[in-house]
Amino acid sequence: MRIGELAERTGTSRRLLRYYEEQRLLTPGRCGNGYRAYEEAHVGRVLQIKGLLDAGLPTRIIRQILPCLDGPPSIHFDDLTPEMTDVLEHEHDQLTRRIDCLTRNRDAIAGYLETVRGMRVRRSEAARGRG
Amino acid sequence: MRIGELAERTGTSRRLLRYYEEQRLLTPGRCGNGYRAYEEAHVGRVLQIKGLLDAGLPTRIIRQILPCLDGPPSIHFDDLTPEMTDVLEHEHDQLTRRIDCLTRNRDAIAGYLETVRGMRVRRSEAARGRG
DNA sequence: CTTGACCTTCCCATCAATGTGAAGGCCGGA
DNA sequence: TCCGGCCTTCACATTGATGGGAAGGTCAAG
Repeated sequence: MRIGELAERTGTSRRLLRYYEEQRLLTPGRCGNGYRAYEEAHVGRVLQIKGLLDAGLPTRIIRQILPCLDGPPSIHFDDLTPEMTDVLEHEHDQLTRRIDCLTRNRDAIAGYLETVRGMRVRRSEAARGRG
Repeated sequence: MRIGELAERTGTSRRLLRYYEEQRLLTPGRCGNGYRAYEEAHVGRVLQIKGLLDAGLPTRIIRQILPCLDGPPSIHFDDLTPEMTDVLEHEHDQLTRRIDCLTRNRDAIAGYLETVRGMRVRRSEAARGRG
């Protein structure tokens, strides 16, 4: 698949797909004429990258954690240094912290909305009572 | 408390505290001499802002959701338009999506690390068996 | 053979978050 | 009184994720 189709199927601009490649998040092959050649699997990969970027992770972190998500670790086991597992553990904890922060704030918003709805109901009940 | 102390206690640069104020995320008072005067409560507020920024929310969104996290909504009920609740619901869903994405990836990392540790153990067992 | 829709690289622009430094005011201690 | 450390505003620089255009190559259809 060429860049245009991947862009369409992932809702990403071609520009960004090239940027992700420059950041080594994506490594498409090349056709004889120089066009980038993407695999089916790249669709999911791009969506994953987008999700992580949207969640606030910088590309350099995404680059570090992406290889682990590819398949069974045995594939990547050989070049897995102790420093790498340290990085992964650190990122795991960071993610947990981020998740907690987002969850706290989401729940606060939920609680707020709920209270507001409660007030609405009571208000309209009061209005009915008066009317 | 002046800006230096708040910066120190929150691990934020003075520059950023002024930036947050410019973005209307923080509204310190002023001393007679023009110095910013922060309250104790601003410490938590800054940490919350930092957490949300770090989680990828832009200041304009944080500005919208911060008032809801301040206390009982009744205080802010009067200026709560329907558009505002729409924004909040939208942000709530966005946060949920973000949380799900981060959770999936964190769990994938956890699984990866676990598998790697399992392989380590089996390797060393094999080495003992041979030795 | 031309046209149009792709693709390539290169480069410049933008926006948000942040760093940094200049020029100057306040203030407490030697 | 002067100095050092804090504060002010203003302004320019940088970084990361994007958008956009220019100049040119590829290729299928008319």
